[in-house]
Amino acid sequence: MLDTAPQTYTRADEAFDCLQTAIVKGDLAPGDKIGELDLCSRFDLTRGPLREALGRLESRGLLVRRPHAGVRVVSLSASELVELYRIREVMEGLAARQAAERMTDQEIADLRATLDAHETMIDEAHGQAYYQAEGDYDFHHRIATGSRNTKLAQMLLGDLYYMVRMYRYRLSTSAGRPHRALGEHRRILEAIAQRDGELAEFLMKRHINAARKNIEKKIQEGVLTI
Amino acid sequence: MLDTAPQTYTRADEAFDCLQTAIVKGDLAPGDKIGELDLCSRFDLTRGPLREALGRLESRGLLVRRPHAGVRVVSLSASELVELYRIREVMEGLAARQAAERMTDQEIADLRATLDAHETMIDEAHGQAYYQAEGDYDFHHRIATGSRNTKLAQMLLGDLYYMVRMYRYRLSTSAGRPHRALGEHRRILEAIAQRDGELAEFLMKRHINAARKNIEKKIQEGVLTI
DNA sequence: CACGTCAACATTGTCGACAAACTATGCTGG
DNA sequence: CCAGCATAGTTTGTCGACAATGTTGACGTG
Repeated sequence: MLDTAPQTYTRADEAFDCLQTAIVKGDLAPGDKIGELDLCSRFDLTRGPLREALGRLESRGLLVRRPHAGVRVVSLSASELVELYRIREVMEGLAARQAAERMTDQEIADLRATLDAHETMIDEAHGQAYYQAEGDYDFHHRIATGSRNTKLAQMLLGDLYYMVRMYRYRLSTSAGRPHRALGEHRRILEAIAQRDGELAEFLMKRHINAARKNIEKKIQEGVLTI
Repeated sequence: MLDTAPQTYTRADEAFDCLQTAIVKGDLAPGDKIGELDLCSRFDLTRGPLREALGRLESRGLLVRRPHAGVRVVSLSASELVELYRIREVMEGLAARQAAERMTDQEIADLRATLDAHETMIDEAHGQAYYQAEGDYDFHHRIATGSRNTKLAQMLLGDLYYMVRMYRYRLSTSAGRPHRALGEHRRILEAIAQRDGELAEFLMKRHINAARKNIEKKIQEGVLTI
């Protein structure tokens, strides 16, 4: 009965997942014109389920489609990428506030354990990219679900995060950022643990604001070519 | 080349629009189990395009689908409806702020004209429901597009507004609310005209907050049965 | 030599039929 | 009389073929 446990996995779902991960991982680069037949042979699918999956992806904004002219992977401009972070700022701020009000003590404990794991991970990898790619995502993922706001979690997990991850793979992590980000995560967690929703919202907004500025800087430096 | 001018209208698009309006208008009530064959005969479509449209609607959260078991119109609980307004609050606050920074003078003039039209409309209809259903939507619509934030506008116009409108049709408008809402709209407009993004955001958030409280009151009164 | 036009091609959109899965009804047994 | 199971029926998921449209290349003309 839970939406996280789909008993039967349909072909269209399979196609959807395959394409989504392929786009996020960069196997299908932004701007690529992808033919339906190519995709069918690549993922061993038929065109029916594939087209259904394409429709879903298009609706989520990961693909753009022009009738009779094929489908392309969405290509965000630099400004559009920045705008994405502005949306994240307000939405995740809300998520943090509601999470502070609604997360169970158990969930908070788990989140703390997760951050501990991230810390050792960063130390071992000497601040390598892994944290930015997965650990950060994990933290924000838990906050979103912890908000107990179904639609909010759906929009964050289903739409925004995929788009962000899609470009994050190409962002070379700056040297000290993982450590600093972890510190910010810890402070957000403590605000949540103290059930201080207002503070949690403030800290989360500032956290994402910092990430946005980091990206803007890289764009100006020309490190990030879009 | 503009996305607002689709040269060719495909059958799937047609199906998508039909279903969306049918859901929003209430022809397909929340919780209804709808069979694919019924829909095909009702809208004179074939199952291929229909399924594609269903996939899109599902991805947007207007439908829920269980494999091999059919598709139902989403049925929001009272709390979920309220949560929707919390999301609107932060997202439209952002939209108002960015609109204040980016709308052209012409767009602002048009918006002002729109509000004038709404005023005469309300006076003529003695504060009838029409304003709540269409006029309010129009105002928020213009703010969203005026933000020049593609993804933000897409999420508001493509996702949230449809869900809100779907339940708004069942909300009997309270007597004095249209007039008060119009006043709030005017103040938001003036903040935008003065390019005061911060104020515009604050006023918009308060405006939607008021709408949320209005709904919460009605739910408590038992007027709104969900 | 450049531009516009036309035609063949490839790709997408659409359709109808087959196979798999869930639901419901009726039956049997306790 | 109620519970559980089996079977029939309906609905959904999937597939392959046909039709419509955009694209690309070549050709002729100004």
